[in-house]
Amino acid sequence: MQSFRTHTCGELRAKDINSEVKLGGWIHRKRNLGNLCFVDLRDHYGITQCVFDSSSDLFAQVEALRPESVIGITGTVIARESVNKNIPTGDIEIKVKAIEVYSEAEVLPFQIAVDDDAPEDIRLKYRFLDLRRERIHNNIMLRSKVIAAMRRLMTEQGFTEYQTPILTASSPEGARDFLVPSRINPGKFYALPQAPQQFKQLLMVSGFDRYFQIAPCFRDEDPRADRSPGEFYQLDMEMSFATQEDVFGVIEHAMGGVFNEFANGRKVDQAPFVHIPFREAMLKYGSDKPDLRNPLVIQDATALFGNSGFGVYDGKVAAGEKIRAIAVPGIADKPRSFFDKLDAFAKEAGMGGMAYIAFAEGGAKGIAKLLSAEKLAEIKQVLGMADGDAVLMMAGKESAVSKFAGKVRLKLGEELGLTEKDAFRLCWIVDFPMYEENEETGAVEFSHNPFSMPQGGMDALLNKNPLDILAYQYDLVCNGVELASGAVRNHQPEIMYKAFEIAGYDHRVVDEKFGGMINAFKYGAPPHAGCAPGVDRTVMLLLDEPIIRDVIIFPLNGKAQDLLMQAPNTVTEQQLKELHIKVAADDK
RNA sequence: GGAGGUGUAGCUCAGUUGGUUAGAGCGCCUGCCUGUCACGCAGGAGGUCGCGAGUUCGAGCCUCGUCACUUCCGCCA
Repeated sequence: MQSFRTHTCGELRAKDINSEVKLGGWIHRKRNLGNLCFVDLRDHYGITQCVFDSSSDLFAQVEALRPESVIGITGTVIARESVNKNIPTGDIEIKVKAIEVYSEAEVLPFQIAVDDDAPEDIRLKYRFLDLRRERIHNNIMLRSKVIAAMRRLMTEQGFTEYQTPILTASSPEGARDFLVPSRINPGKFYALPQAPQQFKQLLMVSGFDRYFQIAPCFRDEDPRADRSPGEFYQLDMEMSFATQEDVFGVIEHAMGGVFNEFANGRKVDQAPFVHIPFREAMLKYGSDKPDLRNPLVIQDATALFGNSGFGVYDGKVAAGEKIRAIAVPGIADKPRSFFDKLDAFAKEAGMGGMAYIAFAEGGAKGIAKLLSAEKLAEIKQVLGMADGDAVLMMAGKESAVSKFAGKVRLKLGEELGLTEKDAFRLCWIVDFPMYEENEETGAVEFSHNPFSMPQGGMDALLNKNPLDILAYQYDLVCNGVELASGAVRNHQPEIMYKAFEIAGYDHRVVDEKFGGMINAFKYGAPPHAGCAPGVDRTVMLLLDEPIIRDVIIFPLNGKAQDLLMQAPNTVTEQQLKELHIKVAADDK
């Protein structure tokens, strides 16, 4: 059988003029001029213009074909009478001699050649059409290239890729599991891994030294724009005999490498990335994932109030609340309405309000009239302000006012156009607290990963206030997005038992729930540490895509349904019987 | 589980203070057109205004309920 094509639709150039060629592709667009018809033939590689003349008996045939029909054409490459500089093949066209129709398309539910925004449920139902559209097609291609780069950048650092199980055990901590019923073991369930956490640590205990995997992870939680329901992928890695700094070096090479490779002219922070302790991040940025493209910084202004003359804040400080201030250069002349809107924004968010002092030309505005000249001068000096600047202030309980100030910082950066464009600003957030206090019950709980090594080891667990103990736990953050989370692991059973004891789990419970891993640590476990950058989020950042579903080939919708394959779905009675499962009558 | 936003033609959207037969662009169908490249021109088909009640002489528009989609909060060791 003759082959389907001699070239792709993105390949032919002026040098190919006079060649006899055969192409296959989709009818992207058709321009019928009556006695002359142009067809843009599209495949994965590009678009080539094909021309049909009414003197040919092919004319009627091509006239009748709808867009997105798949055809093969044979013809001669000729120079165009009018060149199209917008496409790589724009110097040439194909004078068609023969046409073969492989597959006729019905009228489409949405257009492929036009970037119109069809509703997502229709796009997902017809995902195979959606994926033909240029933007989504390119997104998926970039995703593939990013994954290839991750593999290369890890392999060249001596890491080896291993596959860990998909059918595994439910883990008691963390997100809700996806469960899979066991046929052979009635009444028992596998869980899909939320991450290969325990397996990668076991690989270290098994002596493999440097592990990575483009790992599928499954969590049964509600979705967000940047959080796909069900499943996502991580560049999961772990290394033995490694410190926190060793992990940073590896990830900076891999992730820094990915950003440099695909930045496409945008600025990228070069390694080593800035380290910001968690508490400092919460104070200065009001978030543990600061967007460093935004130059504004939050300051603690609590010490400036107490007996300032501004009764509201003096009272709040006396009651133990904190004052946060954001000094913004050059906005003192903004109209009253600008500040009033911010005040309303604060009230809407459940804060008392937002006070401001604008050091304008005609004198200070805002709450300035309640403060002495000395106090105003002190505020200006302490917060590092100049004439023409204004400071926005808010008060509240520490955690609430910190987070709110973080929101205000982002809002101001955006609205005032201060946030840098076309840049990737990367940092490590370090020194996460090991424990936190449950605000309702007052109980001490793990604040992040219970398997992290406490800084100071056993000594810290025995002698420090649990809430003051820091962990070797870190996040990689880019442009306000949490890209990766990792830790130096706790590989010593005694420290593990003690760490869990502080969080209220006794010896027996730990053995019951994490027995597999704890047991392994009793037979010679190397110190080890790791990290897991998210693949989907990295691709989102590189593409500047706000919706995670647009970087996933076949994503689930917001209700965790696959509208194309119709999953989840009911199964036969026979299947249920084999699995020893009964479905409640209400749910059928 | 909670809060907000949206819902009008296959798609994107407009629709005035509640007032005649609900419009536009794209797509689809028909006709004309030999250098287009978002081809152009002319004509046509296509509507349970998400659904259900209510107010009114009269509802796409107002009220209530409900459903769907979506964003956020909760949740995400």
